[in-house]
Amino acid sequence: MASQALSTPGSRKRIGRPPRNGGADDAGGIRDALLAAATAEFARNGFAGARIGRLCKEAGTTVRMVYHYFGSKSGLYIAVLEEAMGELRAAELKLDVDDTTPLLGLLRLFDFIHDHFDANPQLISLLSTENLAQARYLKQSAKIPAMSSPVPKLIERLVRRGVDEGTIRKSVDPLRLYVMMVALSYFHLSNVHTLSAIFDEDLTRAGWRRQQRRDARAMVEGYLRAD
Amino acid sequence: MASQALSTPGSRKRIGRPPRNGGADDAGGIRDALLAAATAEFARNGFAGARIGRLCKEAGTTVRMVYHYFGSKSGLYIAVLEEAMGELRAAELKLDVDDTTPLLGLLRLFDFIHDHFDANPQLISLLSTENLAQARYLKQSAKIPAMSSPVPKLIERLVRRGVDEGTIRKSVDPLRLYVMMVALSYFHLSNVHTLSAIFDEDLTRAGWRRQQRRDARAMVEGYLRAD
Amino acid sequence: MASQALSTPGSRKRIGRPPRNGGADDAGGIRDALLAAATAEFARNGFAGARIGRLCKEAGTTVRMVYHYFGSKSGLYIAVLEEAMGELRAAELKLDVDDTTPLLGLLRLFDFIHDHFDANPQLISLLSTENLAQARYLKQSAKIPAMSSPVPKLIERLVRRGVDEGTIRKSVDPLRLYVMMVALSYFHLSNVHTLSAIFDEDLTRAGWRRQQRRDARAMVEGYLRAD
Amino acid sequence: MASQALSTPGSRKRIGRPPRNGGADDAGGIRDALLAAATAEFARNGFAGARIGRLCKEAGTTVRMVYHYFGSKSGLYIAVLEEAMGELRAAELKLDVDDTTPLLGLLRLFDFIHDHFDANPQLISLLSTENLAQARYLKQSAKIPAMSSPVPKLIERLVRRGVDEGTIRKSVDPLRLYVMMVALSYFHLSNVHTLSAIFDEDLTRAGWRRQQRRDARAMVEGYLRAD
DNA sequence: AATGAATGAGAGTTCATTCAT
DNA sequence: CATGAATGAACTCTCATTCAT
Repeated sequence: MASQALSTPGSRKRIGRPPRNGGADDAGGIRDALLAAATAEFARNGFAGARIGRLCKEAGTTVRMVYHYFGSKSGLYIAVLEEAMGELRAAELKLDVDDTTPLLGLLRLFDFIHDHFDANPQLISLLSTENLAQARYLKQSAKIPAMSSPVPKLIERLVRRGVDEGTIRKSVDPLRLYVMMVALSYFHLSNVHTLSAIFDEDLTRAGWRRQQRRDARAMVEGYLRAD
Repeated sequence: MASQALSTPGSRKRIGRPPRNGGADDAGGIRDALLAAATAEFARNGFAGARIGRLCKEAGTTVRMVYHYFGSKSGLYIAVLEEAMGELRAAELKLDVDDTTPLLGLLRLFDFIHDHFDANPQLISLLSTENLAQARYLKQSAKIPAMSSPVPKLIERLVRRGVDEGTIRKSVDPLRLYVMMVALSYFHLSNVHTLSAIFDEDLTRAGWRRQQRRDARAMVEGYLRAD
Repeated sequence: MASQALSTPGSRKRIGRPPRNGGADDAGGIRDALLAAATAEFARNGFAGARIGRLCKEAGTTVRMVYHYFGSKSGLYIAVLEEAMGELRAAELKLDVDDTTPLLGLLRLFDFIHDHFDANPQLISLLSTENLAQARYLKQSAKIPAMSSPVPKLIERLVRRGVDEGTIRKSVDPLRLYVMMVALSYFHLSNVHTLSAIFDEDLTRAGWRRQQRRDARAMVEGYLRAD
Repeated sequence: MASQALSTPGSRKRIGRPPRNGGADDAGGIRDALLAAATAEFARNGFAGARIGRLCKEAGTTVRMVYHYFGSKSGLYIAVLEEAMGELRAAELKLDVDDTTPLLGLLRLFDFIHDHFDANPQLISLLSTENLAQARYLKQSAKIPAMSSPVPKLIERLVRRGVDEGTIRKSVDPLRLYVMMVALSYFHLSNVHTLSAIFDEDLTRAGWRRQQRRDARAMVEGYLRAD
């Protein structure tokens, strides 16, 4: 029922000829073009600041199509959120950290997280927007709760192995470690504009980001290592 | 406030017509009431989502007063931002970390940062909002750039002392350390709603926050300590 | 209905795919289901207020079918009107008032009219709707003008007999009498909602309606009787 | 509270200079111009069929003003209803029927009712519209329930006097008589379009209406007179 | 310093309908 | 006979803002 409310007409099996429209992809992808433009628009302006008209112009379609495919502005926004989260989860599912030492495995996890957020600034904006909205929309999604991150479980396994070996410190809580890893991968990007403005230094520079990564990684490593 | 200081304490003499409700106290308090209500409104809804009408009702004034005192929605928003940042800076200025060891001093800095964000959720929302807007409004403020945090300088001094003593690791960049300290004090709060929803665990609980603080502090300490 | 007459009674053999719900029975019943749902929808909401989508959901079909069978919203509405008027005319055609005295015959006519409107509230709503539209749609119908009521002619015959006998008052105009009879059978139903609300008395009650009928009948009788 | 919800901003005391606008009256009557145009628009098209844009063009203002003065389409509609009903009640309040015989008094009441509806076709359309909506809007008005017709009470007094004198028939129910009087004054007008179309005779003609009035009056008189 | 009235511009949404098979 | 996809046109309503005192 919930899933029906959230599925959008025409989301599956795209049949028939492609629309003549030039903005949208040739592969019949009005829906896809809308989703891509909406991702950018919501990431750039938040939910309330996003303009359906603007994003439709960008997608090369009409406003009407948003209602055809997604039912409402919130419906479109939720679809955007689901897609962004889906990509993260899909990438996480490919992680394999059992072929190495616990410490290296945990650091590989950190590297993955750090790289993913670094490569996906829109995901960061979307998540920040959603938190400003107190997760109102995420809670309406049937899909997202069903795809919580596998990473805490991965962490748990590695930590157990490491503790048994004596290489990892005791009493590491998997979820809290995950949250700290994300914090060190996310905050300097999510808040880059105020930080850069206030400290009069451009934190978007590749050099700054590379050094931040090295420092953050060192911090995680120092925390994990058994003394 | 200024006008209150001039009136006899406790006199409660009303100048002009009495306010319609409890929002705006005393004459001249309209501006303050507006600022307080706006802080809550912008924090809760972001810039585009905030409604001038709503915040005025909350403040017990009319919309017209916003234009009278602040000129525009952005003007009001910038005033809110300046006030919130001003409070943080004022508190930072009171910090004294020269009476202890470098390590303890740095940890005291971390504690301060962590406590301040923990106690000021609206500041977090405001900063996130401002980053979503790419610091557009902050850049329009004349005051904020003039009050960049003294903390990196404090860090720098402590680190230098610690490195000289041999108690603090070498090559700690003050700004990057500051950013990491804030990350570990901010992210679990700024993103608490999505995190709680996705992992089905209430991260707003006092217990969770206490443990997060302990872990984050340990992480910072591990990083700083010279091996 | 026609198709059902051809199938073996009770065979329930389905032609084509089974309907999705209980709205449209049997193959070919789509048109009928649509007509029934549309009658209710137009009666309840007027022409402009009626929603094609809503009535299709009720009928268990898709919006597209309305265009398939009726061409347009107006086409469907006209069909509804024709059906409702057709039923009234068909019933009127069965009337036989020649086997009694003129006065009793005229009162039997009144009883028929009163009962028919009492039993067909949707007809009342439809006629009121149509008058609000200044009979715009009725005038587009080819059928309705061809089926004007036989009742005025019946009245005329009875009145003539009655006047000749000396039992019915002179100078009774058949059409005007018909209109008054309908007025006394229609208005208390067509305006029941405002009347009930304004006079704070429930005029939909069976008791009220029974007494109204008795009074109205007495009024008609008093009018007709030669002094 | 209810009355506050229904009162509209600026409805009272019109101060300040008249707007430059040419369509609306000079007396600062944007609100009045809107009300007049809305009366015509709602009468002609019903609630759902009425177009705010159309009525504003007619009133020489912008759509925005409807929301300024009336808050919503329903708010405007309710104001229209209140005004139309108010006029009827105001006229009824001026009735004096105590200076004549009961029968003549009752017939004077009928004449008044008949004349009022004859002179106010928009009131008829508005009431029919409201009944189609099942009195949904009338029930939201605080004013209308407070101004139920004084006529039934007038009828009651006259009937009592007439019965005492022996000139009026016994057991006449005041409300039912009132409803029948209105029926005979209303139906031939409310349903004039379908009637004219179906019977191919123009019932809007002055002659037809005059004769209808005479017949209806005779019917009421025949009903009232004690045999 | 303080205010009530008026407003331009554009937002999201819904409607009946047609295209193409 | 039956249908899913696509759509143009308009709708009601809300927003921040300015006028005039």
